[in-house]
Amino acid sequence: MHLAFMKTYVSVDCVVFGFNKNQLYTLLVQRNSLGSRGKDLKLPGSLIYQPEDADEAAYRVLNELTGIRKMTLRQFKSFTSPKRTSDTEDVNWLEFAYHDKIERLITVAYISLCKITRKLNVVSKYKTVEWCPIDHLPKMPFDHNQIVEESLKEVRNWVETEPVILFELLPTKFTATELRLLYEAIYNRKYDARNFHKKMVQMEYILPLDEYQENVKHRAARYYKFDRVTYNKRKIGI
Amino acid sequence: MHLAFMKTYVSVDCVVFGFNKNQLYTLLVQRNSLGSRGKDLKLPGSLIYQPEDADEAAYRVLNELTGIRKMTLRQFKSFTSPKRTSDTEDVNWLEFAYHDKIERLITVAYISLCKITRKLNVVSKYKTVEWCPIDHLPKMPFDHNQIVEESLKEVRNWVETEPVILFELLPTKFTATELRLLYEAIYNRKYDARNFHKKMVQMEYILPLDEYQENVKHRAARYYKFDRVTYNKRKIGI
DNA sequence: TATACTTAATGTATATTATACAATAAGTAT
DNA sequence: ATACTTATTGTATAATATACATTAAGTATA
Repeated sequence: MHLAFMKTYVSVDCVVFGFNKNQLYTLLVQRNSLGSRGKDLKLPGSLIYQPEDADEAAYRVLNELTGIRKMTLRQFKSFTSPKRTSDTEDVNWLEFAYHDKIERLITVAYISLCKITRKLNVVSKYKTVEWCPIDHLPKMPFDHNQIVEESLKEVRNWVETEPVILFELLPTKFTATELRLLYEAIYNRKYDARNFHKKMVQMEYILPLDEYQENVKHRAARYYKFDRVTYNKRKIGI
Repeated sequence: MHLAFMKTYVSVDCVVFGFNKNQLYTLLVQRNSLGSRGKDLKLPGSLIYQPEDADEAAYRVLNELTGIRKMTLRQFKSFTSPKRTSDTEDVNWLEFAYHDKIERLITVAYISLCKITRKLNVVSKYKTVEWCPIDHLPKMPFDHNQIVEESLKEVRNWVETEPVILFELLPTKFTATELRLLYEAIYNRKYDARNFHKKMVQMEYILPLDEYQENVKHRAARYYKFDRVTYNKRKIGI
């Protein structure tokens, strides 16, 4: 008799990045817990339904939260350790939430991006939905802390090949400084403003506008916008 | 009543790369099929056992085949479509192989690397194990052709961050030309031999030996070897 | 033994890209 | 008027990437 093969539930969990000032954030949901200790924040996710693949499940989760129809999503890693479900409180919550006995659960982790100013949907199955700075995440259930940690590296790879994703984090009109701070947040390093500006000019898909900041107590910065048509013709990163 | 959640079997499948002359190969196994059509080649893989995570299962599969204890492995993507198991012949084979009714199966795909000259183990559950050039793969069951296709891109990412993996594909002693042809196979482009040689010299972890080819009908090329100690001190790619 | 044949080995000039660095501009606040 | 804050911009240098052809070292054969 051979060892038992693994038959398991499969979920998706989404790390949704947002950006404000000079800081990356991620979207966390507060689960409707049993006897909750602390705030019980976790990554948004769901078990996968029978007719879905993982991409579709992740899309469903994010569409519920953000209302965005064309979300950019990237699968980045599956977390499969049997120890994921070793915390009894986590397992209790799972069975409470899904009305099913769940012994083992693996998850397919996704990354996505969202303008942090976007109005989020009220989803009945959660108490709250909130943006949390990635430098100050609470302790989360399962391996969600580890998932976020590994996801940032993946965002870097993603930016290299598809810099378009940066503009899903910025407002429609943004300043050179905002773009630079975004790079600095993602790569966790400083960029010289002059050199950065030169590279930005080379990115033809970033168009300068004849609009400037208003109501700032210093010289007003010029606004730029991302031009998807030019971008699709020729992709260039920094 | 909500939709049924997915409870499923989970497998791992491994794309093992090998290199010879100027061509990348991948290791395929011939399944002990029922009434086999054609050769029934597929990627080596296995269902995941209960106490394992996916890394451990992939390691087990490859260790069985190659006998290598410290395999370098990289998880690269999970394939989760419900359509994976839409071919009845594939499903029949699964149930024949695993003595279990399998309706849905997702797989976590891995990449690994192996010297193509290595003597492979005879694994009883397969008829044959063979290296197949990645440009001329047979039609394989499930989505294995798609998995191989996507894996080559991942190898490129891997080389960028960890060039050490290249030397798992080459013999212990290799010539400059062999290394160049390996780069050319992976990136599917030509490299100028002079410029390539310059970059190779900058890689301090590649040591020139005082040994040269023998029994070749032209000028004998110098051999080089990879030095892990130097590599671990300072990683540099091409 | 001369000649052809094959692949190995190598340097220089140029273009591109990355980096280091500081002064002036445009506005607000006092 | 002066101080304060952030925006904007150029030049010089270093590092890296690219383009390109000749000589070296051996084998094969006429």
